Amino acid sequence: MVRGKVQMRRIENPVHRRVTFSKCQEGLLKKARELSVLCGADVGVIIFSSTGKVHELATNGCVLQNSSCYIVNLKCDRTSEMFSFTLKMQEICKAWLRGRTQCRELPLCAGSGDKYNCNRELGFLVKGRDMSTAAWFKMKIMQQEIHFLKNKESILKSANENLQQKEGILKAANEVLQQKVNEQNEFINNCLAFSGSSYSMHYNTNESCLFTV
Amino acid sequence: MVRGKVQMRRIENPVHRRVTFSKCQEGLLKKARELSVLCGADVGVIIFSSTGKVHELATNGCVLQNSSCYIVNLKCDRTSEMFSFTLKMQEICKAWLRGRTQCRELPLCAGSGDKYNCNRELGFLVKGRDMSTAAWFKMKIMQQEIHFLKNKESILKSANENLQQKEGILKAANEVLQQKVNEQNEFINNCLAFSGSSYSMHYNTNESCLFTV
DNA sequence: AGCTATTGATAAGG
DNA sequence: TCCTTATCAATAGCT
Repeated sequence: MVRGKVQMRRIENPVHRRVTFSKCQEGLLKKARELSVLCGADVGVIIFSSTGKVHELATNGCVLQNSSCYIVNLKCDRTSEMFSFTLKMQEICKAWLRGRTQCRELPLCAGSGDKYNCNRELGFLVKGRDMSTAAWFKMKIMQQEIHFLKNKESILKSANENLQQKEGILKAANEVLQQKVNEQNEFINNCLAFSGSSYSMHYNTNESCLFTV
Repeated sequence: MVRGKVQMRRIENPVHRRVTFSKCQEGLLKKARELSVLCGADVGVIIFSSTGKVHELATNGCVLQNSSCYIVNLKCDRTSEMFSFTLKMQEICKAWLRGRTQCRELPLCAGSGDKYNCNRELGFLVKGRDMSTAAWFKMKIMQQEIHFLKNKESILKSANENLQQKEGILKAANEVLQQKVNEQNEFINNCLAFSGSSYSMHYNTNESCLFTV
């Protein structure tokens, strides 16, 4: 940003880019440390260089391994099923939080909505002093959801099996009935032939009731 | 950092501190964006202010969704279902890694086992140079699994509906057939009564074939 | 929130 | 990779 104002776009020259990367990275981390010290904030920075290297700064241990966290709005706006699930999760998580960290409610930060859609989708919202906690939390919820879905799956499977069994029974019943109808038709035909078709009642023997599904 | 070189230590005046926080935060995020754009790096910044608010910047989605990582042993020791799922995930993840970062195997870190039990439980293992990546990765896998299970659920549900429909049709068919059997029985009885029971063929009209399930 | 004097950061070159 | 320096960027203190 000196000696000829730099354009805010990707530097194409690889050497130049690498140099700039080093400098800017240092600068960024310095700023982060500055902010942290001056204002008593915890700052975490993760940099993934275009060569695949990872650089990390956390002013309070490792960004992802700090422990205290703030949590908000373990609320639910889904179906009753999801609701009971979420309630259970609430208990679990709150208990966990009680044992390990401060827990207080915070208002939602405006603007950060989109970022947390994934959380909201599960009906809760987690804010962490550190991402590890938030990540842990999210994982716990996801594990619960997986467990929940697996349960659902087995219930549906057994329901399915039940229904298939029913289907078999009904089909068999149908065949038996159809056979009986055929027998009766035959009998009636014989009977009518025997009595010399003097009977006024007409009976259509070709009618079938065996539905195929 | 101007008009009287600032001391690199916590600003005690809360008002002053808050103002400085805002300014420095902005600066930090700007630098992060700059680094990202100029050098093609993914940068994530998380700032937890002393008042508990969380501010986050990620140049590529959310910090937990940034990309480069080191990955090992995407192996599976579960059921065939889980196996195919995992294989698919492997493909996805490897493709993803190929496109964006170096990928190499690392030996297991001793001691960090407990934290990653959940990974092992899913039949794979991820080790990152940074925890965020491992967490991100795990989440991705879990998200995939949830997606997969939800798909399964909807398939099973529609299968169920199908079966229930079938059941309804078969039941209706059964009733129609049963009715027909009854009608025919009545007809046969009348016929037999009319012809003076001279007929040697016996027909049991009480037999029923309507199964209830 | 806006302004500006002043220090900080860094691109280019060595 | 490290140093220098000219230049631009960031921001402390003030309003």
